[in-house]
Amino acid sequence: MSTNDVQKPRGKHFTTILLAAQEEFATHGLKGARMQAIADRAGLPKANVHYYFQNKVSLYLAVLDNIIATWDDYFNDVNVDDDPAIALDTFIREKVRLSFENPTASRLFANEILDGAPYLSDYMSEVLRPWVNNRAKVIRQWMDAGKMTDTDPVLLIFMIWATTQHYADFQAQVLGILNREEYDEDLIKQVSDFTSQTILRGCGLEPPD
Amino acid sequence: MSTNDVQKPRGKHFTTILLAAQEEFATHGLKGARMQAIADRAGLPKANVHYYFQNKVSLYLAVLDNIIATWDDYFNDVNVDDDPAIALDTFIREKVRLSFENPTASRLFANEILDGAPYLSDYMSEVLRPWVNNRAKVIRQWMDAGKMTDTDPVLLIFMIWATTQHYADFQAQVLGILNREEYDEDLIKQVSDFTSQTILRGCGLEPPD
DNA sequence: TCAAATCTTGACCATTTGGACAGGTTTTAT
DNA sequence: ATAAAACCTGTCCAAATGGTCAAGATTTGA
Repeated sequence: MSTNDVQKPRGKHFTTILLAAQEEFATHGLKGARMQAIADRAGLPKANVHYYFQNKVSLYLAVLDNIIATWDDYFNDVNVDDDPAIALDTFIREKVRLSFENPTASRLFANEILDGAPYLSDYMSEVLRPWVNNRAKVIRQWMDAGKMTDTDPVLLIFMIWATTQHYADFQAQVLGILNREEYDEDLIKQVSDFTSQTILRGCGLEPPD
Repeated sequence: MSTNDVQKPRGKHFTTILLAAQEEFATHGLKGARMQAIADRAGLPKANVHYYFQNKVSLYLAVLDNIIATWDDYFNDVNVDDDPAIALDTFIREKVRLSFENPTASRLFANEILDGAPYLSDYMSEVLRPWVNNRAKVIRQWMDAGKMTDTDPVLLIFMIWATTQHYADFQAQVLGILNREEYDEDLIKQVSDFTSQTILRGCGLEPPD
């Protein structure tokens, strides 16, 4: 995270460019992205992009910041007193929906991490790691209370991330194998049900509903 | 006589270059990869790389081919008469091990798919889709025989892929969150056990051992 | 109203990058 | 041994790419 420096007043095209850049970076990564391609997506001359963002890296950082700022997990507010089955079910369904409806954000992160996460190391150690450890503690308490099977809570979080984000990051593969053109509500429901039920059962929980 | 023959005899550095290219492409994707960087990784002058591979795309295709040729799943040979618990357990553990020990291949695919899989559409419809449908049929038979919970076999395969490949593709994130420098045997065992047990239980199977 | 501030853009530049190629060296087959 | 085939590489080049800039257009505020 850690944005750069001087904030320019957000002009009319600021958001347009951010979104265009997000798509381009999500598809091709930092090095593979082309400023011209971003400008094209935004429908603006390249020089205009450079008016708002000095260079490629600062635009990339702005996109990362923007995504992180938008990130808001339901699972943040969960604590020991909640019912683990309902909490995890809700968490998983929220993640699945996010993957299907806003895959670019997930893909951008995937690209950055494949690259070794050079621009996210601060974010990971200062935000993500504490978040995971904190949430793992709650899950641990559920386990200690005998409410669910005793396993590794961190690996459980990884599993939920991996399984749900798969539908964003690997959309091309999923659609290819299912022989479909695009995602639909029906598939979201199927995936949500399957993922929630399988993981909950795997944790010794009775899926709600 | 410039060489545009399709097949070249494999010289001394052929494999070296392939592996170097695999790493570079796995990290940065097709567009982000640099021929010079590949040459550097291989410890050869760039012109030598171009002796073996006419251009970037053909090198990329060679790398993809090479990986696909190496791909050999245990799960290929499984059929209805096998014990689903043992079969899935073995499959998952094999996938986890592959992710930890040969993450580059997985990352290369991840990059390609994030890109929309432009060079893998044939592979997906001609190889991967049939494979999945075929394997799904076996799982379906297990379910029909009452040996495991009745769910969607294709989504189950997706879940196994996602969960296991996560440790290859998102290595930087996993290590960052676990606050470690590198993977070790211990973690492989932990992840294998957790993943196998949780998924098997999620399918209504009793984990072996 | 009108000047300052903000925004837009075509033209341009320096560097990077993919790739060509000629000429050299080593290996192979006879 | 010798010629052909295979291999290696320094050097060069055209295109692509990130980025600059100055001049013009538009908006804003007093």
